Amino acid sequence: MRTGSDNTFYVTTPIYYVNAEPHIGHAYSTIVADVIARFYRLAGVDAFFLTGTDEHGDKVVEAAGKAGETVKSYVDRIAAIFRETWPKLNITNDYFIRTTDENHIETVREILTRVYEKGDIYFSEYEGKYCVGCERFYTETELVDDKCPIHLSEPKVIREENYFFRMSKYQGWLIDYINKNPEFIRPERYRNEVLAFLKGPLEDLCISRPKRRLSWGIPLPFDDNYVTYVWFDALINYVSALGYPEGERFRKYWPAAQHIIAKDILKPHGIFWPCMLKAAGIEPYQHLNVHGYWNINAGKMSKSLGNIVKPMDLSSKYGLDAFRYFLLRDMVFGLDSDFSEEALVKRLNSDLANDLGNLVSRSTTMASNYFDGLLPTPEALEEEDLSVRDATLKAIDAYRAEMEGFAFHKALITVWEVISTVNKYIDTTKPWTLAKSDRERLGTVLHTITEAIKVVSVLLWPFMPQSAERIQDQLGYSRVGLELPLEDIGEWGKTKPARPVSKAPGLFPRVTFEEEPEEEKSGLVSLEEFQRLDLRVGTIQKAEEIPGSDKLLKLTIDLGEERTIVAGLAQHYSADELRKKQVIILANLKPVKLRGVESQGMILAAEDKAGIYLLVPDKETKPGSPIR
RNA sequence: GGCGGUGUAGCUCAGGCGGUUAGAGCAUACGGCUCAUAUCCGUAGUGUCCGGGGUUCGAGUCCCUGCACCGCCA
Repeated sequence: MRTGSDNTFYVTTPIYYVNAEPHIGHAYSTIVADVIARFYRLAGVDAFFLTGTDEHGDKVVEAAGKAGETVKSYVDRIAAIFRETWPKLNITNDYFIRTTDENHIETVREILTRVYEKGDIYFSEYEGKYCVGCERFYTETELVDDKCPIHLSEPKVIREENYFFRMSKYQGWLIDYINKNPEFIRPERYRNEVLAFLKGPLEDLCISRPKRRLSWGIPLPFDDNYVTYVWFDALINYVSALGYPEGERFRKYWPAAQHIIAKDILKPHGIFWPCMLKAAGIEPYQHLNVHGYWNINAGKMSKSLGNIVKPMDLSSKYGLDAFRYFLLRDMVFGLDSDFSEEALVKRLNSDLANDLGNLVSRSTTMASNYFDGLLPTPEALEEEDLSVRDATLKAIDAYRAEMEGFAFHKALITVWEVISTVNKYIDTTKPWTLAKSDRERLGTVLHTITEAIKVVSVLLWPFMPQSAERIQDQLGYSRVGLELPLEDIGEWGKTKPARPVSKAPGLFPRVTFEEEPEEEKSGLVSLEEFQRLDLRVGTIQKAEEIPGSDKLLKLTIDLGEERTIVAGLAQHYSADELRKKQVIILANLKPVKLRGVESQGMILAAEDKAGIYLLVPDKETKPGSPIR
């Protein structure tokens, strides 16, 4: 078990940016962190679990402006929403950090000073193309036609002076470090991605913004005209929360640090952060654990009612533990998964209600009916009892290994193998028959069953703490949850219940998933559904080929407003043919980026074997006119 | 365009270093039990292991190539 020398463990979630409220992605990262923290605590390790909010930067200033609030009151409000969300998901973080906290600000300035004094931060002027609309610089390759791909306007060439972190200096060290520590970034695919990126030259990192452009940030300790920009502020939360440099917590927990992130912030965590730590003279973290995205498959939700189910709401609809279980069971850590209410209900019914819930129910009922809940300690175990015992104890080790490797779905599979073994055992031993013939044997069998369920409840506690504790309570244990640790279940029958086993209402009632409305199944579309499509006439202003693509054309279209649409027309129409042509546009299609260009709609065309043909208005029509 | 990944039963996925009739769960069908949340247990399947070549006595597993999807980079 990879822990600090003091038998410690430290896990972090990303700090969440406060320009939006919590969603499924935040919930997943945080629940994963909670599960792993609970697991280590259950294993007797001193675990520290950190989460928090990232509150500086121009996006926050902008969001506050839109909300008509001062920046300070805005960040306070959103941070509070995050802080109040986690207890509802039974999250047991030990600390909640905000980048606007005084101690964080001090630590950032402390580290900046160190790195600056070491000579790894320098001042430099650079010239770049700056889009006023985006408030950012663009590199040549990002520009399309020398224009900002979002605003379609020519960026201004401006000169700016800023501070840079000499990250390039640490490239060789980092490559070497990752190669020597193959589990530094895991799963492997993300390690490979980082290494691939590091094959090219690593550029220095711009770490400041002039105050006149951004005032909502931490002032640089060595130049009051500048504030720290993004990563040199945000990443440092992981050590400032521990009281770096002097803090006892830092000394104790940092050697066992593990980060949990989603794949979108791989580069800052896999590259910037280790280099920053190295420059500041801090040991690298132990593991960076990278997970994928939940794809919300709207197609599986009830569209016709227009009420797309929000994943967070499912927690209250089906129960928190079912929600936590589903998230950890259905996602292979590291890969993307599809989220659907239907899949959740399936898991709830088959795994939780049928397998686990029913097992607890039938077992506690029998213990209660045949022995008033007081099971005798068995004299001798027979072959079939021993095999249940051995399989159960063996599962503990497999479970531990999978948990340490962040393979949560596999850890849960091993638990369900035990559940299945016990269900089979009940069917072969037939306690209801033994009840009429052999009370002693009956006692042994029921003891074996409840003992195995106890182990299951302990293994499930990190995932479903409430349900696990209810099971332990039903089995008659006065010590539940953390008081019934992993250590206590390694020896069969070691911990004994303090009270009789009791019957209780079903842990996980079965639920029925409402069928899709009939009209949806019939394939027919309601008028309301059709009217959701924003179809309009547009005039093609410009058609340009997209380098590197033989199918796509970039079209600039007058729809009353100007739109960019990327269409796969190049093999059917030349750019010249398209110019000035009027076409029918689906204007509220979700934008997608194709070949680096954002396409903000779709052009309608008919298709047969010979080719495709644009739909055009019969007569000249004013651009932007709706289709009815 | 470069690099990497993925493609296995209707669905979701397992399948270190190549080795007998390719697996699990869900879903389906049939049978059994009745302690239990109409639950549980058993049986039955179906797969051109993306296509095409090659190495080998033998390849889902290695090599080459094509296709599809995804990611990173440019």
